[in-house]
Amino acid sequence: MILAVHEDLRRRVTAAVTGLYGLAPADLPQVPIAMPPNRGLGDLAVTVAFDLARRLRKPPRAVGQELAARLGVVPGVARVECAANGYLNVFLDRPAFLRDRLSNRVDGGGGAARDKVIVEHTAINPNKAAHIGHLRNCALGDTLVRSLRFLGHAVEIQNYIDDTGVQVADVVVGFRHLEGRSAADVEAIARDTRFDHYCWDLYARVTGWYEADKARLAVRAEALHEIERGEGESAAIGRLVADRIVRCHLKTMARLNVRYDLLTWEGDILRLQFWSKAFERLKADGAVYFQGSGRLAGCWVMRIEDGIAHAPRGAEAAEGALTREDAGEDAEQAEKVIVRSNGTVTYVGKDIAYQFWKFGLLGEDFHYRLFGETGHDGPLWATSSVATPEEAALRPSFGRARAVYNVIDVRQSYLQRLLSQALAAAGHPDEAERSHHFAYEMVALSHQTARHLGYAPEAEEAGRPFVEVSGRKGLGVKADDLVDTLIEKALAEVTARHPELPEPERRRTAETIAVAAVRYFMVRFSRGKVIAFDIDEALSFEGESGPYLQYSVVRAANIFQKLRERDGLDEAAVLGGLDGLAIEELAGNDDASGVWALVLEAARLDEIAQQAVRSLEFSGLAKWAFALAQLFNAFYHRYPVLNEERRDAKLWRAAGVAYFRMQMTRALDLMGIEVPARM
RNA sequence: GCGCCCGUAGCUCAGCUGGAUAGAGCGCCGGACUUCGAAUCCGUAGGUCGCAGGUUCGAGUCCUGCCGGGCGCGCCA
Repeated sequence: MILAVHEDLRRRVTAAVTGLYGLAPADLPQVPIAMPPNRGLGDLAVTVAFDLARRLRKPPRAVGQELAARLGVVPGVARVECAANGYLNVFLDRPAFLRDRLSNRVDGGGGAARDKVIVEHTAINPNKAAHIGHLRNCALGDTLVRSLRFLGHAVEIQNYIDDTGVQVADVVVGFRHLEGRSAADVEAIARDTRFDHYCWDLYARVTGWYEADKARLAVRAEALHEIERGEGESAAIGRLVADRIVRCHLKTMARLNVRYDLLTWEGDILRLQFWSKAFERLKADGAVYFQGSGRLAGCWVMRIEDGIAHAPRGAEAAEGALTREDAGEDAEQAEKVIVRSNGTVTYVGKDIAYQFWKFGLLGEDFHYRLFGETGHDGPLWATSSVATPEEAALRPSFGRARAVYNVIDVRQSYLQRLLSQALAAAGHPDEAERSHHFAYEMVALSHQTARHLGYAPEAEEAGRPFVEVSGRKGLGVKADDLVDTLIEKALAEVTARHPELPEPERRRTAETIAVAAVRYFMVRFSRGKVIAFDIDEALSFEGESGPYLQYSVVRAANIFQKLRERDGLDEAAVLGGLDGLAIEELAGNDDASGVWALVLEAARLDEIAQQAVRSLEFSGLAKWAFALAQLFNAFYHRYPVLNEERRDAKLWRAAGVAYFRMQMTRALDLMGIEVPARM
């Protein structure tokens, strides 16, 4: 793809700079590579002359001209020109470029084995059905996973299961006190209903039950204690609920092409006493200390480093540090309680222990059991508190990652920063640095959709642009319901277009279209923006949508289908026929729809994926794929392939179509979207 | 009170570590199916990039201060 070209060019430009100006390696400027606004100006642009001009006290243009001359002949490059303002414009050897991409001679990217990274995503409380907010999490998380793998990383996908929290306890309360059920009853319900949907409603009823009489919250506290101790009917129902709901979630996610390698159960972290181990380490390293007096007397606390992410620069830094030092009274506030004065550990404690384990810094490990479902890349494992025969036989290896990505919404930023600080304070600054919080904003409902769901907005929400989703109130759109609705709509479309196809095939096609619609929708917005979910917008198959992207690939595939039927040409034959062909077709500068514009843009997939991972911003990947599909559709209308008389033009166009198809299929795969045979 | 995020066309949003003339989708208006399938394409209209300063060859992008909105900050989970 294109990154190899960038790297080669960057190396040569750097060598030219060194040779011309004798700069020390430390003084060498970055060599940014951009794309000129149109193909007439060039295929790639190097802007290093601007940076150098300042240091060398020369006009950018003079520097650019010297560099261009010094570069000489570059393999794969037709020529390099210096524009009047100092841009170094690079014109690629177009025929060679396309032939090389098609024959995969230069697509070794991703071959080199890199370090293992852990991505944790989804983490839905196992007490109710998944909703659209959870879809944003797993769509982003899974796209991150796929992009990391595409870039050559080994990735372990974890899904954290909070089986011991209040949310499960609430549903237990619902079953026992509202419905008078036994564990056996619950097991039967789980078998005979859509259990997660059943619990969705039950959970909302329990919330109402508490609201009617706050004293009933004591019932919850009691259930929670029973669950923690692991004894009695409540604990049995709690285990049942968590297990069955997790299995429901896995089914929902599998529909969306989302899978995992390991389910980490909070209960195991508690039972295996990961926290006490982590606590010993933190004490030994001085990361936490005992507070003997004051407001927090009797607690073990961790100092909170304020402003780690936004350290003031330059002259103001000293000032800022001073004012912080002076604020002696605030120092006490900048401490986070880790162990309460009564000796119990706070919520962050187990998260710290888990994060240490992910980096292999805990000195303890889980036991493991097979969960009985298919994982991302082999069987799906779950943590266990006790040894199992399967772990003895298969010896799974989890944890010990070099980098960790926690995909979790922005409201958890404070906690996630604490995790990173705990690592740094315990003497692991590198791990702290590689501890990434992939934060994203919430999914709310548009007013129209909220009304459609029969929800009357409360007074304080009337003026806002959106309505908050509330699992406790049962307000929201269930993931399964959304997907079901999309499938039915897509099925109607497919049936209208292909009435001759058998029903199972039409349905299968509709399913891939529905998945494309949801997943693209969840990725297309910047992660820092609240999505006001609008059902009609999400259901759209036109314009900027997943199905639009799929359709472009289907068209490309159709061209080759017809090429085979009419001319006996397949992709290998097209590639083989390119040698010695006239190259006028590639020489044009039609940015909006020409073959060359299409090929060059398609080649940028690796560059785009790398940028997305670096910034954790996958809307860029989505937008790029959409723009590429637009480019193809425009090309499709303007430049016929099958009916083109001139053999050279026909073959170059076919080659461009083949490359587009290859790259767009890969891009869609990064977003977990498949391409149907027809649509 | 402190911290983080957001503010770009009527609506919903892109704009990559500062780069060449600010772009899409939806909606509006007008065109293109006897053609590789119209889930498509082409065209028109629509902008003081929240406001004001600053940094420099160059700012939607960086800095400062305001304005407006969202979220977070407990010995809770």
